[in-house]
Amino acid sequence: MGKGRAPCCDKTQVIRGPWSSAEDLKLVTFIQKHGHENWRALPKQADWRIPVSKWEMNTQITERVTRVEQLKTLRKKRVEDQREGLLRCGKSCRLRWINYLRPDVKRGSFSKEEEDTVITLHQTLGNKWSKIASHLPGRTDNEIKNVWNTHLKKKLTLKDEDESPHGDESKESSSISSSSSSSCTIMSSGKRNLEMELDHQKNQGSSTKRPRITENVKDSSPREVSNQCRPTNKPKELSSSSISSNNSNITISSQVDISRPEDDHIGSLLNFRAQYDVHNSSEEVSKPEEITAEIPFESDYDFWNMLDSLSSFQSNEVQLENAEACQSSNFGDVYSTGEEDQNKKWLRYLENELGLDATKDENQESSLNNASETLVPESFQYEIPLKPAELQSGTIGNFHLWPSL
DNA sequence: AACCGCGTCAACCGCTTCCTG
DNA sequence: TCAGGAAGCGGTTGACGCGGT
Repeated sequence: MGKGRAPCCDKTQVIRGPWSSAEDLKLVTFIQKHGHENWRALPKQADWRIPVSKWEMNTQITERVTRVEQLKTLRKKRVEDQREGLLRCGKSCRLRWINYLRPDVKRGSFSKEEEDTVITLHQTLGNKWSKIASHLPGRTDNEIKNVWNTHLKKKLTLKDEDESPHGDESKESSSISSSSSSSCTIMSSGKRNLEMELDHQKNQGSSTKRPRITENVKDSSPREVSNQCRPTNKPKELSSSSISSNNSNITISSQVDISRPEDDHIGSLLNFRAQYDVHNSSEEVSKPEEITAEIPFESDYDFWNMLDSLSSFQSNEVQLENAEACQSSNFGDVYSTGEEDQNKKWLRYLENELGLDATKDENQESSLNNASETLVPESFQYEIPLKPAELQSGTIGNFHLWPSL
């Protein structure tokens, strides 16, 4: 051998372990906008897309400077950020996205129906978790694998012991893959047919690609998946968000755990995304549509010109209200009023964690003798929700939203 | 209160499969 | 056709939380 495969990344140069909210945000924001055509290249590209924050602005305001100088500094910092990127292995990004951040990932416990499906499919397919997952919308192979190893395996073992109290029989069914109530021989005879049937079902779609987890979903016929999750052992506040998946035309109700900030901030992001998906249900995940205004890196005369004509923009208050209303309207479809409050709480949490805390900045601002008020166009301090038409063109008026990559 | 054992699950590792030039 | 690279997949690990002692 000697010539082993090159490592996918320099492990000393990447962060490992649990993902932070900020990293999640970077990843989701990037994938929402640009998809994930190249996982390896993604981390390096993912950093600069975080919306310009009030905090970021204010930390640079140590004295009253001209707004141009300020923005020049900011732009310089952005370029530095771009170099830094998301310090994660591409593989890790992919995994995080597929198993956790994807909009159609269903959170929460498996329903009885889902468990039965897993058991049935496992009898047929064995440990082909991705294949099993392709028949359970919203469930990932990793999740199914975990559930199998932690719950279903034991469940079936106990069931076997109950149904076959005699030693000989229990020995026969000791193999989990053949341990369900139906016999192994029946399964082996019917296995190929069922497998072929399952493959056939998958191949009904137009895609000719091999059945990978994302494509499987894509290939599936449109269907509604209801929230059938049983209450979890540890009661969590769950909210269901009806998301038309970008991966498919499937309307999937994904569950987002409000009590967990990581879940919730993603939920809010994805709700943002879902807003436009309603109108663009055929969009691929690799071409997401929701877009936020950003500060361009390059010398963009349109941008600088626009700075001078900011008066045509809405006031920052109105802007913020609109942004919140935009989110609220998304949440409003699925959240109760109380849950909206929680979302706001979460947004505060997220802002705080990411250093975007507006409240904190308000104080800072006053302490800075209102310097930023005149210096920083607050229209840039929040993501600016755009109309689909603007998204299509990538411009607002003469302002080009996207710097060329 | 401290410790321990166990369950859960996100993330990692390394192999396999597929794609592309 | 083949080799190299990238994505996908399945097994495994380890951190964390919880309940029992």
